Amino acid sequence: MAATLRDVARLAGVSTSTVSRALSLPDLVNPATRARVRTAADTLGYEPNRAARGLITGRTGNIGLVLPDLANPFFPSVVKGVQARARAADVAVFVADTDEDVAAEMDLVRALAQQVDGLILCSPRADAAYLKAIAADTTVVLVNRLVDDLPAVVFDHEDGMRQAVAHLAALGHQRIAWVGGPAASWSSDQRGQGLTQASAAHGVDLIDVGHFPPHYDGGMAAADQVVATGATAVIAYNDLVAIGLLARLHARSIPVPKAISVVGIDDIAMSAMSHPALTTIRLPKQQAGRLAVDLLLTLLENPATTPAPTILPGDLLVRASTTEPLR
Amino acid sequence: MAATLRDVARLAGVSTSTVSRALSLPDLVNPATRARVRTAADTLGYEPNRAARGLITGRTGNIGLVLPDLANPFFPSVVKGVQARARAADVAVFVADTDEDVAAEMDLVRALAQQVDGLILCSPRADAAYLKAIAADTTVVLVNRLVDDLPAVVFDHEDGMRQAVAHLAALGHQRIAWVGGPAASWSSDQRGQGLTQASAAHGVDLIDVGHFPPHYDGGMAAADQVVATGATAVIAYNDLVAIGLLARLHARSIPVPKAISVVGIDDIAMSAMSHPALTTIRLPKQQAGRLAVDLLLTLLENPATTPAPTILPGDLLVRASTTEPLR
DNA sequence: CAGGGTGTTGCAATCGCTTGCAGACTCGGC
DNA sequence: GCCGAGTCTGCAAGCGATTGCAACACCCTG
Repeated sequence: MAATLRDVARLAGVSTSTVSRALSLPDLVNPATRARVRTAADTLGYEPNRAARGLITGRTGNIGLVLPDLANPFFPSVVKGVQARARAADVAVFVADTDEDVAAEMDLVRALAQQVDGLILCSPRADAAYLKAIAADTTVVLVNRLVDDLPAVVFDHEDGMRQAVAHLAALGHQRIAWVGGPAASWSSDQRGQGLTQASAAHGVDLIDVGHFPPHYDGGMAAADQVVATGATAVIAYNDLVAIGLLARLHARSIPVPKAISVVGIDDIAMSAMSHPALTTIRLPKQQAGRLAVDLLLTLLENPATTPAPTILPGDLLVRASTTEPLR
Repeated sequence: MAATLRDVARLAGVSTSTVSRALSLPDLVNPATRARVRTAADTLGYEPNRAARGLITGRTGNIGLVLPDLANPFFPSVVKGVQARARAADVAVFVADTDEDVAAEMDLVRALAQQVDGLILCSPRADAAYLKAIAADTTVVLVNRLVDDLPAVVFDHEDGMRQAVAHLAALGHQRIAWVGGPAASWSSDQRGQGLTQASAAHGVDLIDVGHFPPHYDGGMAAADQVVATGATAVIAYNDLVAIGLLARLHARSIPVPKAISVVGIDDIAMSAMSHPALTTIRLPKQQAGRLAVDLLLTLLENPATTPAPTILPGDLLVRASTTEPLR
């Protein structure tokens, strides 16, 4: 159906090699022939078959992006960043959603690995050993996860948590609850650790409420336990969880921020629209996506290098869900 | 790096042909050899290179999914449906986001077309002629768009609008505003037409406020014009727009639903969390994604057929954003 | 006019895989 | 013991591209 190199060659009256060169190494061919080939190519609507090229050059011009859950608005943002950059570089993107399932993730990664030039793994749940194994025979860039010195783009969670605690402490909060994400989540870990340090530094109590699914429902589920801790403020694993908290607190007629202040993380679009609007740590998600592609592409150019992880700062966005504690 | 058929063959002590057959046409090879090949294959972690297979069989096992904007939660839902089904059928999915840009869409479609077996175009903005041209030499399934008799999965907008109008009319509304989506949007068109019919049938006035971007901002922008029409109820192109309306109305201290009832379309997760919770038409988004894959796969099996479009009904979800008009 | 560039083109091998065809081997029946 | 019919396996061609190498024409120089 689609035109092949041969068709173009035939039409232009040259060999396939010449067509190939005319299209990708133009200076190697005579201007006149080149023109003839070009017209032939686009009367036929010829587009090179990347798969075939990939077989020889080892570069298909395709990359893979694996992430836990597209329903979480955090990830589409990253995807958009990835897409934008990928498109500019003329590479196509496979996207795979693992549904927060480690086994699915490992499958998908393996399956994808052999048909792309490189892989971007966003918030992967698999363990470090597995990721290193994958990275051993595929070019991999991690996003929102650090494993030894695999190339990565991460957010500065520690600093973000410092900002959040500083904000709450300044308001006068002494007892802060922390609603963690999935147990397997690296970022949940990081955030927890950051919080521990920051609250020690500010002399406030931190109560770890445990691990919850990283969604609205997780927040709903955590809310009552948060209330039971007697904390006057709560920091949630992400905005979705925070919004779930908000909903459940509202349902129980516990006023936010009056009775309890709520802080989210991510700054998804939704959190500006919640009631009350959510105070959160804004993470540059699209930028992370873009940088991940850049990093991957550079790595593909010169594979030997081991670039240091890119660390992206977040910043505190104070909205309406935090205020002074009741006293 | 990755193991090839040859590596497996060497390890198992057979020819590549045998390996190929052992893996894809198991009954053609002796059980003993087959077993030997199998172990060899997975000690090597062998995964066939789909690109190479695709060159020969003409089937790469990859499909493409093109959509306008991942930041709109409607689309990730569809993507999840597509992914789920695709994964079950062992096909990988290229996802491309066009950013609501027709030119980008056409580029992406062309570029993708030659490296996949088929294409799913979700809410494409390109004109009918272009889509038909594409469909002429690639297997294409449309989602949320109807063009002649190209294979498609669509929602029953007319019926949805009927439900919305019936609901509002029953509440006593006589003057309903309609905030349309992008001018190029087929579904906006459909919804508008459905509304015209339904409001005629119910004897209510319909005021078309015009076309707006299909986001939160579009709703913000439309709100004042809606108010100016004097309508007591408004139906928005989608939930995002409806939530934008809600926000702007709130900012202007116009109480919803007291002063004006608001109805959205889609039922994205966010709309259950808005204040007030949004009355909307729920559309089976994931199901649409799944069915689109099924359709595409069937079409790939037997290309000659021209299946009738699948029409998916939506249903009215009454929440807190609609009530009787003030009188 | 011979010799050495330079510029342009084609031949043929190659990538990883599938598949038609034919060869080798086994087995049962006469 | 021989033949035909299966089974099972390997050879080799081919998919659509890229690319090293060689062939050729041409021009310039000495």
